[in-house]
Amino acid sequence: MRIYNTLSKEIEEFVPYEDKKVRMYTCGPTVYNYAHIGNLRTYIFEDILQKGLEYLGYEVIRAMNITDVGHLTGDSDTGKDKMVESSKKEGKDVFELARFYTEAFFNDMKDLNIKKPEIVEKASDYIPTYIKMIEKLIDEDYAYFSNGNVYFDISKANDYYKLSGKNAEDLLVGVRNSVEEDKAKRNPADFVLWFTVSKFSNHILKWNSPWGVGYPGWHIECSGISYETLGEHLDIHCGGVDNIFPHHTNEIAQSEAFLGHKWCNYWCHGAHLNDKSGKMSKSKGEFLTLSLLKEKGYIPLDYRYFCLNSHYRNSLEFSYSSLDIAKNALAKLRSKVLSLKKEGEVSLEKKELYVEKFKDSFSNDINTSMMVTTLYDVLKDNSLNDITKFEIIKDFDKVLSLDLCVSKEEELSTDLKKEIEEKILERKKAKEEKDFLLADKIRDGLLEKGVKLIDTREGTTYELI
RNA sequence: GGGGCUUUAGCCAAGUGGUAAGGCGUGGGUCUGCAACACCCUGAUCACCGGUUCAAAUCCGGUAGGCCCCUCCA
Repeated sequence: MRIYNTLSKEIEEFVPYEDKKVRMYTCGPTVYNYAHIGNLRTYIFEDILQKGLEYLGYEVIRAMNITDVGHLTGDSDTGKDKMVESSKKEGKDVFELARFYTEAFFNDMKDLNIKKPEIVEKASDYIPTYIKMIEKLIDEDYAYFSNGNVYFDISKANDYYKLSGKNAEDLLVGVRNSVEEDKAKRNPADFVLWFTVSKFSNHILKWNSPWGVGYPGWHIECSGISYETLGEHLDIHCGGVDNIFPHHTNEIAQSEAFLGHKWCNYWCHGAHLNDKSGKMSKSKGEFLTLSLLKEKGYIPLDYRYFCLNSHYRNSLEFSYSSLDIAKNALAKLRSKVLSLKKEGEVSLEKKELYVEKFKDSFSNDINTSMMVTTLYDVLKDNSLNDITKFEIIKDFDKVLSLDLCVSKEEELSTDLKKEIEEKILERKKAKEEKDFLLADKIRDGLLEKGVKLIDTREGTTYELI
C-alpha cells in the first residue's frame, strides 16, 4: 500500500505502528448546520481509505470527533461561536441543535454508504482531557498563561511548520490584515489552548478550569480525543486540505509536545469540491446538500460514484451535468451487474487475477478511478462466466459501496411482484393481438409507478427506477 | 507578498520515460410493432515554447490559463 503523505510531500509505503492494525483519526463535522456535498467528499475518501485497508487485510479503528463547541466564526475574526449563533437564530438549545445536526450528518453518511467510524466522540465530552493536556503543556513550558488565556508557544515546538511547508517570515508578511493582533502572545503565530477572555462575550458554553471559567481552543479537541481513544501513536490522520494549516499543524505541535515523541506518521488530505467559481462553502452560493440532490431526483450513491471517478488529491468541479453523467453511468452499471446470471461455478483463479488488479489500484495512492475501471474490465471479460463476474464485483463493492449487487426488486412485496407479472402477461397478450395501444398503455401505467419494462429476446423483465 | 496544486477528446477522467485506460455523450449499425434496454462500430499527436534522452503526456526550465492555502472552512 502506497499513499501520499502530506508530511513528506511524497508517496510513501504505508507501514503502521502495529503490524496489520491501523489507527486512523478523521476530523469530523462542526454540527451547526447541514454538511454540504463538498464536506461529504472528504468523508467518502476516508471511507474508501478505511475499507480499502480492510480489504487488504488490515484491522482499522477509526475515530472521529463531533465538534459541538468552541469554533469561532466570521470572516473577519469578529464572529461568535458558530453553535451559539446558529442556535439563537433557530431558537434551539445549543445541545439540542448539535444533536439535530449530528443526526442529519449521520443520515448523510448512511445514505452515502459511509461506514460509521468505530469511535465517535463529542468535543464537549472531553473537557477534562483538554485541561489535563494543557496543564502538562504549561508544566513543561510549552504553553503559557497570559492575560487570561493559555497559549501554545510555537517556538518551543519541534519544527512547527513541517506539515504546512510554510515559514514564519512568509506568514507574517501576508497575514490577513483583518486579524486583530493579540498583544498577549509571545509569538504572533501562537495559538490559544484555553480561553477565559476573548472578543466573544455571551459565550454560552463554558467550563471551569484552573485558569478560570472558559472554553477550549479550536485545535485541542482533536488532539485530546485522538489521545484518549486511540492512544499515543496514530497511523493515519485525515481531513480536508484546508486543515493542513493551521489546524493539523497545531495538532502536531501540541500532541507531540504533550506526548514527548512523534505522534502520527501519515497525514492524508482530501482536495476540495469546487463549483465553477471556485471553492464551495456554506456561506457562498447555492448551499448544496445531499438532501437537495435527493430532491432533484438523484440518489446519494450517484454522488458517491461521481466522487469515485476522480482522484482524492485533485480538486473536482461539481456541476449538475457531471452528476447526470454519473447517475446515468451508475444506473447502467447496476443493471448490468444485476442481469448477470447466478448459475454455475465461480472461477477462483480468474477472480484472484482481478482482485490483485483491484488491490493494486487501491494501493497506488487510492486510485479509485482505476478501481472502477477494473470493475468494467471484469464485466467485459468474455472468458469469465456470469457468476464469477458477479462474485468479483460483489467483492469489489465491499470497498466501493455502490450497492451494485443489491436488487431493489428483491425488496418488493410478493403481492406487488405478482401484480407486475400479471400486467406483463396482459401486455404480452395485447402485443400478440397487435393491440399496441393497450400494450403501450400498460407500459406507461407501470412506468408511472416506477416500474420500467425491458423487452429482451428472452421475454420482458422489469426494473425499478 | 509567500506557499502549493492543476492544464489530457464534446464533457468527466486515468496514465508512476517506451509511441494515449475507463465512463458519459455524439454519429452509424443490429435488435424491436414502436420506444427504451442491450450489443457492435465510431474519436486526441496530451495548454504553449525550449531542453535532457535512442525514446517524454510523463523528467528539467520558461510562458500562459485555472484553482487552493496563508489562523471560519472538508
